[in-house]
Amino acid sequence: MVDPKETINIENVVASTGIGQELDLQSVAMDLEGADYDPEQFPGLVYRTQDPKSAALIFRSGKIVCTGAKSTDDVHQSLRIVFDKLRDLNIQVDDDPEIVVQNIVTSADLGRTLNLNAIAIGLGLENIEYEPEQFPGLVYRLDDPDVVALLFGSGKLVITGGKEPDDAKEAVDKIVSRLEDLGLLE
Amino acid sequence: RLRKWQERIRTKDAGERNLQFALSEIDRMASALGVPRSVREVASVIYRRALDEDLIRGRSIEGVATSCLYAACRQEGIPRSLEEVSDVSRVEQKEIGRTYRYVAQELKLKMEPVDPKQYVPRFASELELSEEVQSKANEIIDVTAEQGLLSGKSPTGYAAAAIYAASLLCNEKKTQREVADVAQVTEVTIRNRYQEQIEAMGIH
DNA sequence: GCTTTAAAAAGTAAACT
DNA sequence: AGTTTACTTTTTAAAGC
Repeated sequence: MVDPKETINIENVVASTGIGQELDLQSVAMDLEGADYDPEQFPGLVYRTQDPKSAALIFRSGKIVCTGAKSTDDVHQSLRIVFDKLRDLNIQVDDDPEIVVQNIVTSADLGRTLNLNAIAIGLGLENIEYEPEQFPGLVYRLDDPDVVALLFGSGKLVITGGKEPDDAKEAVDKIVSRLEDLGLLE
Repeated sequence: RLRKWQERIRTKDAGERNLQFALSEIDRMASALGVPRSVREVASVIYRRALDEDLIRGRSIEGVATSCLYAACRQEGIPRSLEEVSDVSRVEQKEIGRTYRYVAQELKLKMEPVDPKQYVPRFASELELSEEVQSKANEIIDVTAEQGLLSGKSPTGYAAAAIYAASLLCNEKKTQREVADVAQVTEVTIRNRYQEQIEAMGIH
């Protein structure tokens, strides 16, 4: 039997940072190739990196959000590219801006199909949200680690809201043991 | 002090008017949906609880009222789909759905997932199908759900497929389009659920 | 509350071929 | 009927309405 923890895959990492300098997004949009900027629609300028693939939201304040990366390393690599692109435009960028990981989205596989109806009752209707008319996944919020799990009938799940990769491992462990205690796995 | 007193009266009046409006809306929508008076009573009780718990702040009165009616139908075992409820409300389906989830969570309503069988009598009678077809549909739902086929699937589509399958098995065939129309799902959904259910039943 | 960005899960739906 | 595209849910930061 495969340990569900070994099926964990990071699908998206969201991080925030700042260059320590205010920006004129209008001119950045003019000079930066591939930049999407529509202040009427959204105050941030969107810049996409190809390798690693990610999207950076650049704001007037100089703060930046990076999303879409598949690892924390990719986040740093993507932001390094963004920082260098801004420097190419003669914009002052701090030497080593602090990068804070805000959210990690992970997927995993329990290796067995799940009876979501039984799990909803077992975990307690007040502790979960399961509305298959609106969404096929059962929403399960954990306190420690502070993450949200989406459980599917296929046995696959999504863990989101974590700040570090280990949050997903802890969450999967707790979910597996709880389902085993309830006799709802296999 | 007179000003404070008047303000209190005004607030009280406004609150009374809002409550009256909400209850009359519940009544109007319940009539349009053709649900019994008991469901309106349950919906009214849920609405008053939501009001007491201050859940209406930042939300529309009609959105909460509609959500309470949706919840009440489910609690009374005669569910109406979000689409059916939104058809008689001026609130959009997505808003009803998220308001319902919020109210159910906050009031700890412990709502159980809808059993597809609860849609069978109404859908089958709209299609003028016999008691025999209904029993067969219920059997299909029970047997296939027991095998885990129901997880994540919408109850209306599941019920619709079972009714379609049962109508074939009992020689009272209805087309996928006819069943799809009363259940408000697409033929594609019926086709997909039907195939799974028939296979799980062992193709009778 | 909304707006935008990314990503997975699985179901449903609509537009085309 | 099959394919593609797109929307549902969750999370998270950013600035502004």
